[in-house]
Amino acid sequence: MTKASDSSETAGKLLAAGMKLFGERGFKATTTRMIADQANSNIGSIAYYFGNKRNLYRAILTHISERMQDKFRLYDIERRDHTFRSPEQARGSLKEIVRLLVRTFASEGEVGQWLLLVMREQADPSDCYDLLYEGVFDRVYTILGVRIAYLMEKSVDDVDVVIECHTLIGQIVFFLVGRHPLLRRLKRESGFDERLLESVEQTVFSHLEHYRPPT
Amino acid sequence: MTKASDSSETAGKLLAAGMKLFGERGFKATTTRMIADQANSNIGSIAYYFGNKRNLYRAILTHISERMQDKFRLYDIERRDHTFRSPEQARGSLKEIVRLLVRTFASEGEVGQWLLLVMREQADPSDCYDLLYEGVFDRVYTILGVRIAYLMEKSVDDVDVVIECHTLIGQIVFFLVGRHPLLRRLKRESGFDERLLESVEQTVFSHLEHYRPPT
DNA sequence: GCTAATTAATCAGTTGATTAATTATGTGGT
DNA sequence: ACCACATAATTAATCAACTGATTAATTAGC
Repeated sequence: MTKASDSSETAGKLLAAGMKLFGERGFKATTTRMIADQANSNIGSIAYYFGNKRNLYRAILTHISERMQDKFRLYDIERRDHTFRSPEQARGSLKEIVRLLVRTFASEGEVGQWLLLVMREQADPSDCYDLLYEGVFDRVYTILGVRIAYLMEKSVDDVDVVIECHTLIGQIVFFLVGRHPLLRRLKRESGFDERLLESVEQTVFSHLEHYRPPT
Repeated sequence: MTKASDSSETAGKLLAAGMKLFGERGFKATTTRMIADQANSNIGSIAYYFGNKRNLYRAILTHISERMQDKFRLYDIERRDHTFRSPEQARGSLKEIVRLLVRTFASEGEVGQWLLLVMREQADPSDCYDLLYEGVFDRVYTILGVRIAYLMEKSVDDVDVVIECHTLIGQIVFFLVGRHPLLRRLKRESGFDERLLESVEQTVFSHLEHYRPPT
């Protein structure tokens, strides 16, 4: 029972292994044996802790959803005052958030791996999609939306505002999804270094300047 | 022998079936049986015409690469004069191209299906990736690049220009990859209607206005 | 000795690939 | 015009390998 430390460690290793492998290869292409091997565990453990492969996947997506909420500080940001004093302030807040998103999406390694999994869910949703939509996507749309809406002097639900949000998210997300052609075009073998990251940031920032009231 | 009409019809049906299924479900999750069924053909026919599943996949990506080049009129556009007379002209040319890209990516049905396949290759490339990179990606980057470079008064190879290209492509691509959260946010069950499509177009257009010489 | 945890062996079902048998098609000789 | 005949195309049956899942046996902790 106090082996709970050990046991949950095995469950945790399975979770981590699945996160990595599902992210790299998708659900179908990842076998339970791979996950067990990666976690230095046994196939049977998956059934023991999670019931079956799908349940493990669900547990992983739940976990990812929570880690994204944490990583993007959704709760923090949502708690803040939504009444902005000036366009400069709203734009500054937007920049801060965008900066965090860009850095996260352009970063390689673990985060990039499971963000790819999230992108897969977005491209063709499984029954776990709502976990991500309600836990992350919708909230990010709203957080960006209230700021963009203020700058454009429109409602958060205005179609144009939603489309601007989507366009902004697309810009950022594509630094993960489309990183291969970008790095190849830039003739970089290694990933994003700090200098490149700053250029990316500045470019995305420059697009924020276009949010203005209708003339 | 003159059954070539019939035979190539079977090969064509396998190609079309694979395009649809691989696009919807990815390589691994699509079985040869599904493809044969979808094509109203037999498993053996895949080996007969293409050797094996991977070769069929390769053939499909080759086909898609060609259809994309055609759909995006890459050859037409590349033949045009690359020396622009005025920012207005360059921006106009850019708008025309962007319009075509937006319409294609936002469209549902067949095109959307195999574009998803292309996105999958971009996210984690297989040995067929070069087919797409050299046949399409790189050329699109260049086509957009020369125009953006002119507007920014920088070189096509300038890092900032490449990043602007990437950002622009990301905006457009995300109307395919991220269409689910967008449509859900907009509370639309059906896909993109003409009104929405025009809003999308206008939003992306507005971002083109930001390409300006450094101050 | 009781329960939690881990393991290796085994299950039935599915996978891509291959085979041999069958059917269709067009060719050339008379 | 007719009939072998070779080739092209299709089919169902079969293969070994692998899949997720389950089992019974084993080990470890209290």
